[in-house]
Amino acid sequence: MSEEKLPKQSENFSEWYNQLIQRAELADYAPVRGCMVVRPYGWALWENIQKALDKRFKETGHVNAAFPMFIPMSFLEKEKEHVEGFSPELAIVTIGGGQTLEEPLVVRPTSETIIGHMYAKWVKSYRDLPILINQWANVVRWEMRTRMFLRTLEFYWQEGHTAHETAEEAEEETLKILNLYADFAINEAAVPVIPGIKSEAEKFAGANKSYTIEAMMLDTKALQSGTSHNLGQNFAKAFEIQYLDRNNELQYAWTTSWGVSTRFVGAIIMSHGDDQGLILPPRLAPIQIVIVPIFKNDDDREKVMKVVRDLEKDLAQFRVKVDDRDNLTPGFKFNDWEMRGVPLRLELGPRDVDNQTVVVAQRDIPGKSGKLFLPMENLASQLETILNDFHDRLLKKATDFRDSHIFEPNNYVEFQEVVQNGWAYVYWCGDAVCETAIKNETKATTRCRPLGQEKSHGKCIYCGKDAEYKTYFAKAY
RNA sequence: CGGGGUGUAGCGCAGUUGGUUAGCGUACCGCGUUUGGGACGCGGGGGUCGGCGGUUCGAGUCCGCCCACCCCGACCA
Repeated sequence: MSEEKLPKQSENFSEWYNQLIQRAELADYAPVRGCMVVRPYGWALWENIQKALDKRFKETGHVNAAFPMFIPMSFLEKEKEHVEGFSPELAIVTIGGGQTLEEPLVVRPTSETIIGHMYAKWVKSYRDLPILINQWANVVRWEMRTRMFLRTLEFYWQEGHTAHETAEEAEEETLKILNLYADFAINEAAVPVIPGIKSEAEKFAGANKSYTIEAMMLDTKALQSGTSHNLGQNFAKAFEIQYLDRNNELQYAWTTSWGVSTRFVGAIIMSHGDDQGLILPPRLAPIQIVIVPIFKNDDDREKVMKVVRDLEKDLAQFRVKVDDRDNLTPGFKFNDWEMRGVPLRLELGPRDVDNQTVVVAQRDIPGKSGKLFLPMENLASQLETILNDFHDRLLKKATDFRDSHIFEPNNYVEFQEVVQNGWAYVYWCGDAVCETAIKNETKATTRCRPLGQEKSHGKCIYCGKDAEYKTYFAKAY
């Protein structure tokens, strides 16, 4: 339960974030540095994220499976860029059952290698393709600096791994998933994301191309919220995923991988929250509607609670919670549920019972102005509309915020200015030298080159050479 | 791994030049009154003062070493 007020978001964003997570009981610090315990409320949110994604995966022909958490060290070493990218952050098991292991086992930082190994066994013919497998799993990356949900040593995610007959199919899959992610983010989480392609420097270790959905947090920093990689034949060659094609010729398969993690919980917190606490998107909120009964004496209590229980049944289509804790005042409960981000709160007291009405407070509109006074009749269908409108408002608000913090500076001096409090959308020549220089001088990194951008002509914001595409630059988590 | 900081009740903190029984707010438990925007009274439980060692008649306080965590930098879903 919470006490007192949170730090103000505008004054100390990161402290606001840290405290909110603990106070809202999303997660707590584990006794191991950099690890978190996801508490029931946080996990319920993650479960709703899982459901929304899993449904989309299944609809597009994917199936779930589970691969081991331990990977032989030698597997990691088979793909050169992959091992270079991940070796600094590996947790490695060298002892098992009291015996020194003959070969150290890596705790998976991601599963391309072990899945590649298995695919090599399973794929013999073009008839075995495509393979479209996803797994829900935990992975470990030994990060130096950690933050709740955004970067922890262990995190939970889904990782899809597919193998295809042709380069075109693999690219199509990569983009299909990217769009699936964007659809999820926008329509479930009300997080407006920009789908795009990563620069060479920012792409996944071992990928030919990495795509990303980038979201702007309320402190204007960017958060990579999901990634989809076209791995080309890199892993197929490393693990010998080969098949006989339609002409009876041996070919390497084309593979992809893609993931969304518990980091997305952080994206939700930092996309919608305010000084009062969380604001959860209705379609993912563990509790969509909380009912707070109000009464002064036992007679009123009986009268009110009867209606509340009936109401709870009528609203079975929603995720409803009745706050019947009788040691707390309504005022306290209002603040408590607001901090936890429940989209709608129904206040129901003796007056409402007499009038056959209910007060509906909308979390995203503070104070009395957000309160609706509705008749009980047909309440469920009214609430459905209200929740949909709520989602639309959240999305619009987040989109407006983002768009008002994207700038198109005309020169590098302006660029340096705008990336201090926003994103810059500028021509970039594509040279890693410029990218690195910009990063060193401003802390801003390339986020993505958005999909669907027409080729045009401009000058690189840094070096002034010809450039064909614009790229987003921002400080990022 | 470099720079800075903090470790005292679940959380937030106070604790004087070393001095008796370690304190406050909040949370928690009990009883009663309360309840339409963070209620109140009375009574209670809860601490190896981060760890180890040293100085001292006496250490939360002084000294040394170690550990943990946080913030800032180089890597990252």
